[in-house]
Amino acid sequence: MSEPTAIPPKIRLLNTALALFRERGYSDTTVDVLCRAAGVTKGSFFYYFESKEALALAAIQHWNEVTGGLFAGAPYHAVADPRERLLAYLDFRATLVRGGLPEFTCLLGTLVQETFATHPALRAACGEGIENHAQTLLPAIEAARKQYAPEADWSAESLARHTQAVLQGAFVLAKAMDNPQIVLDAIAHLRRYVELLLPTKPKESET
Amino acid sequence: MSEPTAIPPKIRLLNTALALFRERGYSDTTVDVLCRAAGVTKGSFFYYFESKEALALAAIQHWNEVTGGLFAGAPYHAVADPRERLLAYLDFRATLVRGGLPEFTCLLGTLVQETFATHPALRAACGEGIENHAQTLLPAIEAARKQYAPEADWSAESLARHTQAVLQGAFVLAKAMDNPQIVLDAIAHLRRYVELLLPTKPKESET
DNA sequence: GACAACAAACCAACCAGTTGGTATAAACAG
DNA sequence: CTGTTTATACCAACTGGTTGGTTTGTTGTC
Repeated sequence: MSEPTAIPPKIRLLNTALALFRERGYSDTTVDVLCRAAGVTKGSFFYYFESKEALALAAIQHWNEVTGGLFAGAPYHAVADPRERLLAYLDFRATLVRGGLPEFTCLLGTLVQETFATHPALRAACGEGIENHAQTLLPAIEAARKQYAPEADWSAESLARHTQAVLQGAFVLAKAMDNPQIVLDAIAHLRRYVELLLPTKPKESET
Repeated sequence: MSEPTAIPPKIRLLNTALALFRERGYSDTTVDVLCRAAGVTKGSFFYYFESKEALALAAIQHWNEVTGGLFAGAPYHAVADPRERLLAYLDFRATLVRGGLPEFTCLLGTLVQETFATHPALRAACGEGIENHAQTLLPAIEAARKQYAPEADWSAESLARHTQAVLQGAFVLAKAMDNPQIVLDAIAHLRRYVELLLPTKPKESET
């Protein structure tokens, strides 16, 4: 008889926080609005989280788990050649560019700028999340570098970070111009850069 | 006798706003704090600006003027070859990376993420500022493309935007990791990309 | 003495966080 | 099986402090 509310309030708060933080940022997402959107009262909110900052921290971790799972299960891991795998990662990132801007941009990049000076704990959590994601690319980059550009004067770590910088910057510009296409353009430029960094063969050059 | 305060309060408010917005963002910079920091009372603030948002808009324009002047007077414009001029621009950007993070990161990129959904006028002003700056690179990029890569499958506009995306993204990551070096690394990668996009000559390859 | 330039005190709305509870059900005793 | 206790999950109403913005009045200068 009693229809069980499928999703428990704590998870609902976390998911709603993800959506609101991505769209409106940290400060402008008030606890009241968040509670209303999640269908939870303020009392419950502070039952589950000791402060707004604690919720944000939990939301960031939640985000890292969700996106971690998304990327871990993505098809690009199946590509054998490390260079192709890296390129496939970028193609996968391009496929994620769908819907409105707040739906595909990165929570961490959005929050970092706002919390940099005011909420060190949040800033650190965002930094860790981005760094961890960059690290997942390291094996492919290192292998590709060894295979295709062993004498290159760039480090695998710096390229891994650079990919994330390009994506984050593309999100910033896309929001500034209110134009998602900019993200696709940036990924295309990044893809070309990776191709040029890791030449397959000094065959004949095409026209 | 009366020592004239060299800088009029309106300009002082604008400059203080620039500093505070860059460090703490829009929401967290309260009008009271801003007034105290600028040595102005709240009454004066609302005598000069009709709202906080109007002040922010004026601050963005002020920023565009100041940085516009900085770049307009920069030495890279003297470089004759367009490819070298573009590279010199990137080198100039690297020289700006000094002091603490809020001192060299971009106001526009910081504000855009925060105001995207909540203050369309500010978002638009930020977008315009970034776009205008990107446009200043167009002549060099177009000329370099014509000279060094006439058949390239990328547009000058997209590359101009891409340079800004890389810089903005580098600022995001630098703040996330609390490490300015990331900006220099990103500029180095971008520089290499430009070099590869605009090959000087298919001479012999170095080891 | 007219008017621009400031200043202090004030305000309604809103903020994160607190309070003092209730509903439900499992745990346990007799 | 019943009555009591206890723990969990939840909530409406409230609070003290802060916010952007106003009002009213005081300067300084021509």
